[in-house]
Amino acid sequence: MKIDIDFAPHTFDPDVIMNSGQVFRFEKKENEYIVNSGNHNLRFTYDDLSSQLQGDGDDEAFWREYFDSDADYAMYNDVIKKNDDKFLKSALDNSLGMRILRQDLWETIISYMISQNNNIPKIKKSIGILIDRYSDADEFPTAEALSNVPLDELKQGTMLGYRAEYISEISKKVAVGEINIDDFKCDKFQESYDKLIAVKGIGPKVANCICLYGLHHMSGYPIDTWMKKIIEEDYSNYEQKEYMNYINESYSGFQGYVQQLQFYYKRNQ
DNA sequence: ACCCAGGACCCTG
DNA sequence: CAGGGTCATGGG
Repeated sequence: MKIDIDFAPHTFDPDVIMNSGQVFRFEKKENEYIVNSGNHNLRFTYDDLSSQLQGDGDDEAFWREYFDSDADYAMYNDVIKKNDDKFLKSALDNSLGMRILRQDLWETIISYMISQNNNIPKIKKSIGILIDRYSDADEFPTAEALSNVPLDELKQGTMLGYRAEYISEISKKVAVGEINIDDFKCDKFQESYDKLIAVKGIGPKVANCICLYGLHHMSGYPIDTWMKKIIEEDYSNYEQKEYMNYINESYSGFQGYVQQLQFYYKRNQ
């Protein structure tokens, strides 16, 4: 079906979002963007002048939500511009149009379990292989499908390494109902975080990513090797704990957006 | 050959 | 609770 979404001016840039490291199934082919999330699909073009997305997809409600189209990112930007943070302001200038996507929860869980101690191109390859092998078309493999794969097969040719065991384990638990991923959908970040981190293979960083990209807890603030580098090099006047206090006090309710701007900017410098 | 990548686990002190 | 070794894998 035909899907049109309007954005406020300068609050949506698919190239920025696609390359921001928050999503692994968002690509560009000949001026057209192709996005998949869970079992949903969309292909679209975007006109910067009219700020309008025009596409063809399966579920308009899902995709409006996916792009967080109701949120007011201009308001977040105003707060950032008023603060005296040179690095963050530069980050904003260089990543205008960033948004935090609301991605399929199961896919987000598995994707970020794969992401640990890994790099983005290889994460994408592993995910692509799982889809090719264990699902139809461009749908993300279900827990049931993954739970039926023998562990040695799951390790073979997927580049998953030791992470295959984590994926196999959570898939089996979800398939038999021992884990219901809807239970991760809590009102507060901390409640979701505590439940996620109890799962084997999900630590602090991955839990933050799942909270942010899969549950849209905007106070999530994932700290990976790049963010550590930023804190060391660009906020050297802070200890890490003081730095986190600064972030939480200054950008309460949209820390995850701030982190995404910083991460994208640092990686593209 | 080392070092790194959107780290987590497990054991020690 | 903090620190360090270990865990697969491909690319630089």
